[in-house]
Amino acid sequence: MPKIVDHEQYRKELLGKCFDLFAQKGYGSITMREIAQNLGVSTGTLYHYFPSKESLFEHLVEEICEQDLSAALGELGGKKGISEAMTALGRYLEKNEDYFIKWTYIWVGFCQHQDSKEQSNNVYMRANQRYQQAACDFLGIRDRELATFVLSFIDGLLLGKLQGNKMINFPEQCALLGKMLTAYLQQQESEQLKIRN
Amino acid sequence: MPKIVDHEQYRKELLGKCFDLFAQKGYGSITMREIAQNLGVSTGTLYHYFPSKESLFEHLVEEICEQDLSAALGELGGKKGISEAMTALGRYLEKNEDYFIKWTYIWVGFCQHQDSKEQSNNVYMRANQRYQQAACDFLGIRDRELATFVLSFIDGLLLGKLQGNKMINFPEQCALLGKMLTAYLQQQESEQLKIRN
Amino acid sequence: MPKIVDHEQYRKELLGKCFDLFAQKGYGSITMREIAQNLGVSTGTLYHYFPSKESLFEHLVEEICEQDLSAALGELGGKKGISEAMTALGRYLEKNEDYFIKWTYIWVGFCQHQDSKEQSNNVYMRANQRYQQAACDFLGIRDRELATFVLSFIDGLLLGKLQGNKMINFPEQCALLGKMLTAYLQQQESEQLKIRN
Amino acid sequence: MPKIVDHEQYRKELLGKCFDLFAQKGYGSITMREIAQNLGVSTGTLYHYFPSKESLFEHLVEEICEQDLSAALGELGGKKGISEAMTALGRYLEKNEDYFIKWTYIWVGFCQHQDSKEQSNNVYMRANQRYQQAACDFLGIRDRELATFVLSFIDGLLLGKLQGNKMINFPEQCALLGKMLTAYLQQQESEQLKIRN
DNA sequence: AATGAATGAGCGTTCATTCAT
DNA sequence: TATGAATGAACGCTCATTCAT
Repeated sequence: MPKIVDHEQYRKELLGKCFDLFAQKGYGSITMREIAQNLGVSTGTLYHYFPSKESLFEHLVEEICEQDLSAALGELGGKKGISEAMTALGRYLEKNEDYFIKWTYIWVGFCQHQDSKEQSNNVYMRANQRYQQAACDFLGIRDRELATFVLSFIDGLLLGKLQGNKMINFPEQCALLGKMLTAYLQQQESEQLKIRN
Repeated sequence: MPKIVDHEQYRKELLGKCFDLFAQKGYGSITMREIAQNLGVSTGTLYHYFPSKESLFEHLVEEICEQDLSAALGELGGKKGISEAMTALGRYLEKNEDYFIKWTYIWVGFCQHQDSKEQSNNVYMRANQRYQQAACDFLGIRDRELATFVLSFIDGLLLGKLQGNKMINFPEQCALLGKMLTAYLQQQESEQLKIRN
Repeated sequence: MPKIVDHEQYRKELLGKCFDLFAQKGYGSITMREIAQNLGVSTGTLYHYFPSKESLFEHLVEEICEQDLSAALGELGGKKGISEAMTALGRYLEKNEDYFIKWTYIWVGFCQHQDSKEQSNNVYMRANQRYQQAACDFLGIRDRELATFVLSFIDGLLLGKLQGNKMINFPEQCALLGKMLTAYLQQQESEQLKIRN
Repeated sequence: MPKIVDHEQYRKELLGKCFDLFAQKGYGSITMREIAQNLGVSTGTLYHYFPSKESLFEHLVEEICEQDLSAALGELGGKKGISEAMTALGRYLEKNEDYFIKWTYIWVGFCQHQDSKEQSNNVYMRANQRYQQAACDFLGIRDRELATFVLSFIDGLLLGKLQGNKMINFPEQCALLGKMLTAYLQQQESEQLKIRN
């Protein structure tokens, strides 16, 4: 069934091009006409591939949820120590700042949209768990709480940047996180040694 | 003699009641009719107090920008150590979770809206600086970078909660932050001692 | 009953100030707020003196219908020959061009307004008759048809000016009318003489 | 393939049907809903063909500006003497009285509308010149002033009719104009002869 | 008498969506 | 499959009008 493959692939292509638009304007402020125009298709075509604006938006979020992580892991995977990992993370965030900020816009818009439908969507549940696992792997830790801490901090940096806070410097802040993690883990270790002795 | 109304005060009253609406739906998805209905006034009245939807939104953001910090400082001020401060912060966040999540929605929506107008708004510049100062005071530190770190982390926690991440536990995470800060600061101190000797 | 006198007089004062507004914007495009603002009163006051926008407009037309002619007659009355009369008329039109154009705007707007209510208003019937009588007196003629001719021509000049036709020159055109009238009347006379003889 | 529609032609069709509406109510008093309803389309469709009410109005004026003169010339052209021409003109005006009155309403409304935008529109400049040329051709004269005279008079007749002046009789008045023109031209001629001798 | 806050129907316009082609 | 003309409900906003003061 080659036709379905084409159909599916074209959908993904369209979704990819939507990303910026939804990020810049938000679900409620963008129009199907604008989207169609930017994608270079007619509104009819848009509706041929997606039954509604809402559906389009939801597909967009799902699509980028799936892509996002694998790209990051590919680039960041295989670091040895926390310090090295944090340096890499800082650079990575800095390089992809624009993308992540857009990502955050879409993400928040999506949550708002889901909330207003009073649907407990598990799209982000699943995404969050994958992120947490990835964080554990990346840092070589097993403490879920700590992974949550790190992820929250990164989210916070992105939120800050999104808000135009120019004082945030990704490498700097990641380095700081690295130092704090190291200091904290060392302390934990030495405390555990004391207890055992 | 017209009906006696304190124009300014009534404006603020209306703004206060708008908060939830903008948080739940977002700027682009809420309508002036909905707002008017929820405030118990006519659309005409709404436009009597605000020249446009945009203006209403902007006034809302400014209004709550001014309020929320003073409230937080009032409740959190006067803590002695980092550990104690973090316990208080954790409780405070937990208690006001709803409010802060809404705040975050509005904040992000506002940034998106301002970005799309390509206006570098200094409302959040100012707000950010005030937050940073407050963070320094609260933690008894002087390092701006560290203050940014803490604020970002808190933002990140809120963003996580907003996204429905139920693994985030404010007191727990704040306690963790407290420990990390303490460990980090102790290490810094001992390193400085070494250097001096 | 001095109060009623005041009331009536204030009404007329307000009406006088409305003239320009209705002329410039037209009945359908001007708002009661604008009018009130321009008159320096509140909308409430406006409604205290006139029960509705429509009524205000109708009173305005009636009011200026009554004024108009007496002013003109005062200034133009007592000319001897057609030629002299036409020179005076040309100057008079030129001097009051603005006023007459506004007058025409209001007049046309009023007719349109009345037509759409399908009311055969006799306000302008009466006015027209007065104009015709005045024209006869002014020119020293008795022929109603000829008076209609002259009045129509003047109306046409005003309409032309209103349309921005800068080729229209009131004194010139009036002089031309004078010559034509003279030529015509002379011919008529000589023809009548022939017939009698 | 979309529905096959000749965009330009359909626009003109819609414009043609608008004529009466704008004439009867005036620009400021007619609504887009009314127009759409009368044209038998939806408001959306109206806006598909015209970007705004203002644009619709302006296109209407331009459209009928182009049409009406050619129609008149077609029917009136090729008359020999002034007297004959005037008889034809009188009949023509009488026959198309309704149309011309509506035309006048629209014309005046358009001028008012343009004035209020403080734009010196050259639509009527051009139209006026064409009318003048047509008048010269029609009457076999070269004197521009005289052409202006005739056109103004016709405008005035229309204005009079528009105002409900039932005393105006087009053929009668045109005949009168014919006589006056003839008398005037004869006199001019004889005067010139005298001067030469 | 005079004010201007309040109303809600209605304005010009836009929107997501449909459907004939 | 793809188009864009068509729809009409709903948008942001304005209006004539009312009425408590």
